[in-house]
Amino acid sequence: MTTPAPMEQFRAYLSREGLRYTRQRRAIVEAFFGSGEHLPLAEIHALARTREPSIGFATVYRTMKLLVRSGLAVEQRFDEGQSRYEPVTERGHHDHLICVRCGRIVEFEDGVIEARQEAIAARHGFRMFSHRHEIYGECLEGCPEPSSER
Amino acid sequence: MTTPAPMEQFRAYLSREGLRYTRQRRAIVEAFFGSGEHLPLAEIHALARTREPSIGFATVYRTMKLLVRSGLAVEQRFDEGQSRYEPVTERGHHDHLICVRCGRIVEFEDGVIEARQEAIAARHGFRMFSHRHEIYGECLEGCPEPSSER
DNA sequence: CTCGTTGCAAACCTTTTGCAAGGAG
DNA sequence: CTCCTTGCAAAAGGTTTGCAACGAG
Repeated sequence: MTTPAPMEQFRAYLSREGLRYTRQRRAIVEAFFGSGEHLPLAEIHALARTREPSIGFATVYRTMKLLVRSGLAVEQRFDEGQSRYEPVTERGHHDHLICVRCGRIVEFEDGVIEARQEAIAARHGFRMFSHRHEIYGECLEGCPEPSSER
Repeated sequence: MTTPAPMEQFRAYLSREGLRYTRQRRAIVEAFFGSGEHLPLAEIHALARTREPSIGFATVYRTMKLLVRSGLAVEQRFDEGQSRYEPVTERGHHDHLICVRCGRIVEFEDGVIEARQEAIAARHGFRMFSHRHEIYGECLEGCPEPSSER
């Protein structure tokens, strides 16, 4: 259940930049787009290794940076040590609700909040570039105990 | 221009917990409450050293953790490597607007956003514990070039 | 063939921890 | 006196970088 489109975009980005489409990059990008979202780098590494066992984590870091630069992924830094990466889809921008117990991550989007942010920035003489908005709590219904996702 | 009240609260917290009020803790806490807000730990360390030159950074980390546990400070982790600490005042909760050019940090508070967050959490079956909301942009009027605060 | 890429290990940075010496109560 | 605290240095994470060997085009 791989998603073909982003792969093509990545190949296009690479050749446009004079960069190479290597076995490793293919393995990493396929693993990334073929799996769940909000993946920590370590998990992307593990997934990519099932395709190309010799991949080192430095290569994963480097490739994820390329994906971010190409606009196909965004880096997330929640309240934990590691970075997570999320594919950029046609859905566009959204923020996150995070269960501090089981680690579940739910996306949300709210036009009213977005609009007020702009107003707040303007009122303080700022031009807004981006924002991050995370709501931490616990999911009440069927919150499984702490998962490996955390 | 030191603020006396939080110092007393900290002493009370320490004795309540059977902990000790040492020269180092006094220097750190005075430096912290007597200065600007949103201080990175390295800066608190430098300030405390002007009073007690032998203070090591491990002591600053340990003391700031006590301040957070006692409810007198909150730890902030913006999009940078280090943590910053902010005194908890009677003003209560607020979020931040951050200039990515000069590092200026402005606080804001918006009841509408707060209310919508609660609604969003509830709609997704979450009980909200906390949130973080940062708006990144650039301040238009008199934005000094990159400061050491960054 | 060229020159970008990889894997490894070392370097980095911030934060944490172990421990013997120091000091508050 | 007791036991909490300190300073130092080492350990811990997570991320980045230098470099010789590798390999895509």
